[in-house]
Amino acid sequence: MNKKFFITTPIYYPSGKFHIGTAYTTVLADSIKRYHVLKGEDSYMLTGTDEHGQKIQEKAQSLGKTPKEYVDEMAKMAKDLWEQMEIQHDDFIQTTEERHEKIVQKIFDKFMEQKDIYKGEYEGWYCIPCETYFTKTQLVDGKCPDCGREVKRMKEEAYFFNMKKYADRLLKYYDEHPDFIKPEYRKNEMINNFIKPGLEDLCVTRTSFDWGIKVLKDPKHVIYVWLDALTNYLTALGYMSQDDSLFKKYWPADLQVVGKDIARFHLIYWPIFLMALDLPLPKTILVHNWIMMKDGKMSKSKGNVVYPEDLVDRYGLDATKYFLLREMPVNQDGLFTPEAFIERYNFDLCNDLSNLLNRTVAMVNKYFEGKLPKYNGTPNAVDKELEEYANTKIKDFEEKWNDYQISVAIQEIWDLVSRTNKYIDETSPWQLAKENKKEELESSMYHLVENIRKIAILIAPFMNDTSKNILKQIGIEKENLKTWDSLNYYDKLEDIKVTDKKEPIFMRLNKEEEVEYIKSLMKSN
RNA sequence: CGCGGGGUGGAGCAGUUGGCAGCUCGUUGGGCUCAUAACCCAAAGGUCGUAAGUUCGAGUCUUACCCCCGCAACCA
Repeated sequence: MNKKFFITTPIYYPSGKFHIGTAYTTVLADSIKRYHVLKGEDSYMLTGTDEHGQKIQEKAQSLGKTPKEYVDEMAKMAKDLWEQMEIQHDDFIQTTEERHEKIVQKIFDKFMEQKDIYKGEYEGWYCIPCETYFTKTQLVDGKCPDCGREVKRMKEEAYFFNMKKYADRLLKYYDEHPDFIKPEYRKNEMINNFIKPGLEDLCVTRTSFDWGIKVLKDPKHVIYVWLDALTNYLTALGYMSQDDSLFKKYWPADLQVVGKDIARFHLIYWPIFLMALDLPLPKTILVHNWIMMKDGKMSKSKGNVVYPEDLVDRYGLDATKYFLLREMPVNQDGLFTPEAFIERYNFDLCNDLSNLLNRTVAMVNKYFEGKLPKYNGTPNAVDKELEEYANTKIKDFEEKWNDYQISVAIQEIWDLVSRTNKYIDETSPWQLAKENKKEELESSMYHLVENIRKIAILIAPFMNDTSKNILKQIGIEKENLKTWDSLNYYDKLEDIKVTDKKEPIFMRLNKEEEVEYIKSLMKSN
């Protein structure tokens, strides 16, 4: 029986085109999933769209569409984008689907019966033209942050979830499960800012708009965002439905990836909902930070928005994914600059990786007519050291990756790339050829190809096409030489014929031109 | 005194339990010719935010202060 791995992304709010940050979250989750697939685990990935709420209703109206028409179009847009980015999600849930709505109503009723939800009054600062409540801290100079007009203190009937009841249990859970929240400082943020001062009950219904799931026994209320959105992780697996086999198989989630903007909802309300349902909590919730631009947050008004498909179209999928995962530290904000993007492309992908492959293939062709010699031990002084280095780096990679320090893990791979480039200079194969040192020359070629094979396997979770391309070029055809387990040995390559065609996997870009290009994209967005 | 994170060579960052300050890019010089003006080596460049303290010894611990950035409850 294989180990299972269930991973989720947030369901995204489709109020507009997805920007690079949304793509980052999804690529991160997808790469982690692919890693577990590669390790032979029974992996399942869920993503989707969060389609209710007032803003969607308004947006649809402004476009002359029904909300459902609008969200279906947006869901299609999302699916197309994920297809273009080769995201291997196993399910895509829309919160307007029946399978979701029906169960949310059931859950709501269950909470009512348990007295976790009670009827009360929601009070806040209301902007009448915007039809929106704001909290005191959201107000700008005591006025509406959206339109700048006066707000009024208003009340409406609403249902609340009794969060206080679970606060102690939540704290205890945090304490006993150190892996529950990553990075750890997010946990402290939650404790200090929300739990310790006293959790407020969460308002879970609204009457001021109706684009939402109706409360069955009180239909003028619609279920408000978070109770609706968060439960997607359960309803998508068939929880409380006639067929809950997926739920039984995959719940609890092994990893839930979320952005820092929705940390609070996933780190406090979500576990409490699960406790109220008497369900196990996810093993880890990974809160990643944001991709920032030089002038701060990405926003249309600043003209600094980057869309993922633009980068994919021009630079390819693998380069885009590589940049996102390599450059964004997960536990800190990352910086996107056109310069950094092009430099990573040129240095890491062209100069280091692609060039290593090229020079190796060229030498195997030149000295052995493309046929890779068999493993003959470690006749060069550095051979053994190189083998040990590779083994260490593979171990380091796994350690960091398993701890979701993705960018650090990727750097471990590039350390190996650099070490392998250096190995060429250390053994100077052209010298060995001149001096007719056949044994050493054979070993040098073998070690190079073997390291490249390992590198190709290591990058497979996030650079699948490149990985395949490299393996093809170095003549690795047998499936058992492409597996994760095959990273464990060093001496098994036999009857290998490398390509005789020169096919660089990445070509150097003209930095000035491409920086200009990306900048022009940002301005036009 | 709200809570938290951070201030390290020109830029961006690592620095686990205190023990000669590292990495990538940039700069300068050199090497090599298998490869994409690539690759490899070396050098220059930091009183590790400020001040005081603990210690044989502190970027790493303590205290105070300065600066930057997150979070601060129903907006996804």
